[in-house]
This record gives sequence, structure tokens and C-alpha cells, in this order.
Amino acid sequence: MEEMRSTKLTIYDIAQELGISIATVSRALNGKEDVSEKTRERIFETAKRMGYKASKTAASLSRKEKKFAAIFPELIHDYDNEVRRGIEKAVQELQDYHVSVEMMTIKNNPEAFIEEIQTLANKEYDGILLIPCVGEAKLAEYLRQRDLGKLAIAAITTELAKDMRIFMVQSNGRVAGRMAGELLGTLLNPGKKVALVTGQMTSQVHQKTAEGFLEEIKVQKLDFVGTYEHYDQPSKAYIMAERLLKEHPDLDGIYLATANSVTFCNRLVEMGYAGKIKLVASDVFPKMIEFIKSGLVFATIFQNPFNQGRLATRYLFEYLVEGREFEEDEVLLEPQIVLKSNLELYEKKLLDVMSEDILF
Amino acid sequence: MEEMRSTKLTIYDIAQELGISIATVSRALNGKEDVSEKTRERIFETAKRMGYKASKTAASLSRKEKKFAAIFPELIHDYDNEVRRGIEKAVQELQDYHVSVEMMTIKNNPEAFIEEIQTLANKEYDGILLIPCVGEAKLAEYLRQRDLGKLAIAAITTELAKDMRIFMVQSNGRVAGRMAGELLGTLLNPGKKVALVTGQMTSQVHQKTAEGFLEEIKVQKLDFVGTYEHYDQPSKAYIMAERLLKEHPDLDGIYLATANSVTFCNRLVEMGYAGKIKLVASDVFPKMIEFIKSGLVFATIFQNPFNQGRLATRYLFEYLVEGREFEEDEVLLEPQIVLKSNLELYEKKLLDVMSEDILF
DNA sequence: CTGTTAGCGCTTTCAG
DNA sequence: CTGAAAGCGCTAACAG
Repeated sequence: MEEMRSTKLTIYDIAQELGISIATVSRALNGKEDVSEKTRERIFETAKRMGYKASKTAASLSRKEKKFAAIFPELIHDYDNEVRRGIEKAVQELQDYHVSVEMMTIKNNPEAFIEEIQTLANKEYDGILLIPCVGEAKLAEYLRQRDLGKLAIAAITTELAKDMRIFMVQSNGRVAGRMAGELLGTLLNPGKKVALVTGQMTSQVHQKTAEGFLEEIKVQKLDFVGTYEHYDQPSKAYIMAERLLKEHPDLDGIYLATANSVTFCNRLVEMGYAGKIKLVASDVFPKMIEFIKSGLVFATIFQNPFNQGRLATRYLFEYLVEGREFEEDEVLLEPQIVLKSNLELYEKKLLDVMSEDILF
Repeated sequence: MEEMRSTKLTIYDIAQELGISIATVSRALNGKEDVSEKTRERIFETAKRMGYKASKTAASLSRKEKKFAAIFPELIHDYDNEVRRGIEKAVQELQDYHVSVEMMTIKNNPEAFIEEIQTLANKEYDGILLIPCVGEAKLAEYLRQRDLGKLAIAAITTELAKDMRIFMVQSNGRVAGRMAGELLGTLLNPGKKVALVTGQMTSQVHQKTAEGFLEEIKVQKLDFVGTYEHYDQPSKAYIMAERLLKEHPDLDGIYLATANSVTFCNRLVEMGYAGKIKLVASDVFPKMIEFIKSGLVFATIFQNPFNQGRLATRYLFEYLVEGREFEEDEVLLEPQIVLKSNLELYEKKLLDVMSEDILF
């Protein structure tokens, strides 16, 4: 029978307790300059003692607008699109909290990205949401050399030095890899041959995914024949499918660890391997839905890009507005298994812009 | 480069446009009595035309508190506990929105429940969150006979007549059943014998789960030997395990569609069937985690009770405060597959009270 | 470094 | 049925 909300304690109360003005209390609590260290301490102490909880609603009613920008690369992938939808969802949820988020599309190279970021920093933006572009390593390097002022960067599956970002949101690659391994293990008897097909191993997520996969492959006692990288380029994927099957014509299973595997799959079908090789893939996008329906792909590991976008936006807000601290610099989302039997739920998700994942 | 937030349009603007007071606009927009049909219409029309969006933050700053209660049965299950945590999470998220949620624990029978509900209705509560008690059918019947005034009921996996509740939140039983069927199908060759073990088939969720399972079993060409109900009673579950294996000593797989299957599993192990029969189960709770780790259970279908509680609370709030309409009377959450390889994520979830599922 | 004051957008008495 | 006015809790100038 516990009450879950006490009668509201306000800055007014704590000001009164201390015999000072509410303005000072507000300043202190929000970490503004211009408050003596001594009173600041007293304020924090009493706030804590009295059990004060700030009202976000009241705050955002008077606060000046926080400006965010989300930077997307041109030539948007299904993945980016989902991230974008997630950000839009978060914006909608935050609409009463006095934040604006500008979506911008930039040339897909680190130079263009760094310039845009610099510009935003100068334009007094408060925070930016960074979606992966090619050449992440370079971007990270450029970033070090710039003065971004107080601009806060939230990375979505993008590698940056830890001190250059507030946090990074991404899928739990290691677990995703293990899941793929376990699924192939249940599909195939011990000793069967499996390969890993991926985009670029330079990326940390892909590396972790690969690690998890290899780990599990060992547990499942499958025979690992090698990793094949196609750098997310359709032409390479095409050729690579041929090479892989030439080198291992008796291959039994493949884990397609990158979302950009359509070309690869198509080539597989052309070569008559449909149904002969067990496939576990990554992500859910229109073409993948078809592959699963047709039975070409047995399962896919959903990495929830929508939630990646949504969470990143929300966390950035909490960091900037509520002063939330992030001990864990990496926020890992749980990958989910999608089979034919639950495919419809994800199919719906892609279509349904208003989908209620609840994140809230 | 679109701005995602326009400069705020307030009731003040629409009052001015119409040459009336903001009070009237507020009343009309909130569906209060005491506004002539004519002005109400004009107000709605202009609000729409001007693209007015109410500010929830401003509203909840002045609104009087909404009172909710969540009614739990005594002798709480793991399931209830998770639901409870979800509700608490939602309350925390809504803390600035001027709602209070009282958690109450009631004897586990429909009579006690109906009395409590009636009491709450008289005490001017605005809404209640209903967690399943035994004898749901009776509760539904009793409910019809009472005058609950304006009390809004949100059901969590509880069957009520549609006009007696605002909505019901539950897991997508049909899909869960299909998923279990597909998993058994990949584990077992066509023609193998499988059984369904469940709690009570009277409940709608269980029925749908069973339907989905049977449907998929057919697709997988497995041999279905029958449904076994143990009414969630440990003693029955114990005996039933024996009966099932006596009737089908050559059984190959079982889908344990109810969370209360620990006794059943234990008996299975005692009888020496561990490893001989493939098991797919339901939900994730401490004991189930052990079963999966040990390999006794291959997979379990997570039904996300935490999110059921969280969503229900949030939706009730949206209904009561924001006037949200629910075309879909049933809100179905997506079941998730938990294997050994991703178990750690769910294990963590159970422990981590503050887990960020985002739902939000 | 600190206090005063004017709102933010809305709901709710209290008077008509 | 409608309007005036007093806040809800907080922030942001503006004065000290």
C-alpha cells in the first residue's frame, strides 16, 4: 500500500530552509557558475537530505530550447532509415520538453562530417547524434584536432575516442554472434563447415560479432572455414560468394553478419545453393523479409536500429538537460532472433511508423 | 534539414483568434461539460486548422493529480513481480506528470478483487491496473453488476468483457506458440512426437498459444500427441509428467506453455529424461535460467511481463490524461526467443531493477 | 555572487 | 455557459 509519489518538494522549500533565494538554488542545482562553492554545497546537502526531486516539466517550460542535430550520410541504408525513425520517435516523445532536432544529410566521408560538426559547434548547437559514415577511424582522428566547445556527441554504432563522445549506442555484437553460432549449431551436426561473411572487420561491432560467433562455433563443435569480408560493396559481395563456394563447395552454413548481404544472397541462389546451405543473417529489412519467407535464410538477428536512434536521442537529452552521468560509455541493445514464425511482428514494425516499442 | 518543432502555438492564440477566453478553450479541448456545443465545435475546428498541439508538461503542472491503483494477488509469482517492476518503472517515468499509483495486494480470489475495485471506485480513483487473479471469468461477471462510475480499468493479461476495460496488454500468444513450434521443428525431424503442456486452457492467452503451436506443428510435420493441463498446480504437474511419459514413453519434444513448469521439469529429470526430450518453455525466471544453462531446456519464449506492466500503466495514463483512444482493444507484445547464447541479457534484466528497455 | 521578477502553457476555482 | 485570475515549479534576464 505504498504511495509512489510524495507531495511535491520544490526549490522553494529548500530555499526557505536555507534562507536564500530560489534563483540561487536553481543555479546551484543546475551546475551554473556564479555560485559560491560553499552555498552550492549546502544546497546540495539539504536537497539530498530533504529528498528533493526536480520537476522536468516545470524546468522545460521555462528553459531555453536545446538544439540537437542528427547527421546522416547520403545514400541512406535501410539501417540508417530505421535509426532515423527512432530519432523521430524520440523527438516526438520529447516534444514537450523544449528540444529541437534537425536532421541533416551529409556526403558520406569523414571530411564532410567533420566540417559539418565544426559548423554546428560554432552555431551553438548543444548536441549531435552521429550516424556511421565510411572512414570512421579518420573521423575520430579529425575530431581530436578540433575545438568543439561544449558540443556533446552521442555516437550511434560509430567508433570515437571515449573522451570525444558522451556515449555510444549499439547492438550487443558479441551476443549477436553467439546467437548466430548457436542457431547454426542446432541446424547442423558437429563437424559441419561454416563460414562468416561480414562487411568490414575494422569496425568494432563487427569484430565483436565475429568474436562471439567464433566462440560459439567452438562450443557447437562446428568446423570454421574462414571469414570473408566484402566491405559492404555489392560488386565484391557478388564475387566473394563465388570465391567462398569455390574454396568450400561442401559448405554447410553461413553467418551473414552484415546487413548488406542482399547481393551475396542473390548470387547464392543463382548458383543453385538455395536450401543447401543454412543461412543465418543480420537485421530485418524488406529484402531480408523475403529471404526468410522463402526459406533461403533460416533466421536473422535483429539489431533494433530504431531503438538505437531512439535511445541515443533520449540519452543525449538526459545528459544535456538532466545532467545524467554515463558510467557505462557503451549502451548495448539486445539482439533478437527472427524466424519465419515471428517475422510478421518485425515486418509490421518496419511499416508502422508509430510502432509502440515502448521505450517508454 | 527540416525543423522538427515549430514555435509554440498556445490556447492563447486560439482564444484570441476566436475572441473568447483561454479558460473556455481549455475546457472545450478537455471535453469538460459546461461548454456550448457551438463554441466547442468552433474551438476544435480552429485548433485543428491552426495546428494546435497541447503541452502535456504545462498541463500536468496545473492539473490535479490522477490517482491509479494496481491490484496484485497475494502469493505473487515471478510473473507478477516483473509486472510490478514494470509498473514501478512507468511510475518513475511519469513522476513529473502528476500521477500517483498505489500498489495493493489482495486475496487471490475474484470476490476480494471485486470488492477492492468497488472501494476504489467510490474513493474517486481514476484508473486501475488489473493483474490476473484466479477465477477471472467470475471476476468479469461480477464486474458487470457493479457501478464503477468513471473508473477506467486497464487489464494485464486478464480477461474482461471489452466494454468493462479500456484495453488489455498481453503477450502475443499465437506467435509465441508458433515460435515454440518452429524451434521444436528445427530440433526434431518430421514425424517426431511432441506434446503441449499448459496451465489452464480456459484462459484466452493459453488458448491462442495452443492454437499457434498446433498450427506450426503441422507446418513442421511433427506428430502431436496431445495437450496436458496441470492448472498451474505443482502436485498436478508432478503427476502429469508421469502420466505423459507413461502414455508416450517415446516422446521427443515438449512445449511448456506456462511459466509454472518447474515441478514438471524436476520430475522429468528425476525420471531420467533429461537430454532425451527436447524442451521449449515459457518466460524467464530464476529457475528457468538454470534449466537453460544446464541444457535441460533448449529455449524459452520470453513474454516480457515487465513491459506489460510498463505499457499498461503508460497507456492508462495516456487514456485518462491525454484522451488517447484505443482502436485496438488488445495490445500484443512481441515474444522473444531466449537461448543459452543470449540468456545473460535476460538474466541481467531480472536483476537490474533500473534496466533500460526503453519503452519508453 | 545573490535576489527579484516575469513568464513558460495550462487547469482550476470563483464569480458572474 | 463564460471570463478573470491565481497558481503549478522552474529558469532567465536584470539588478544589485
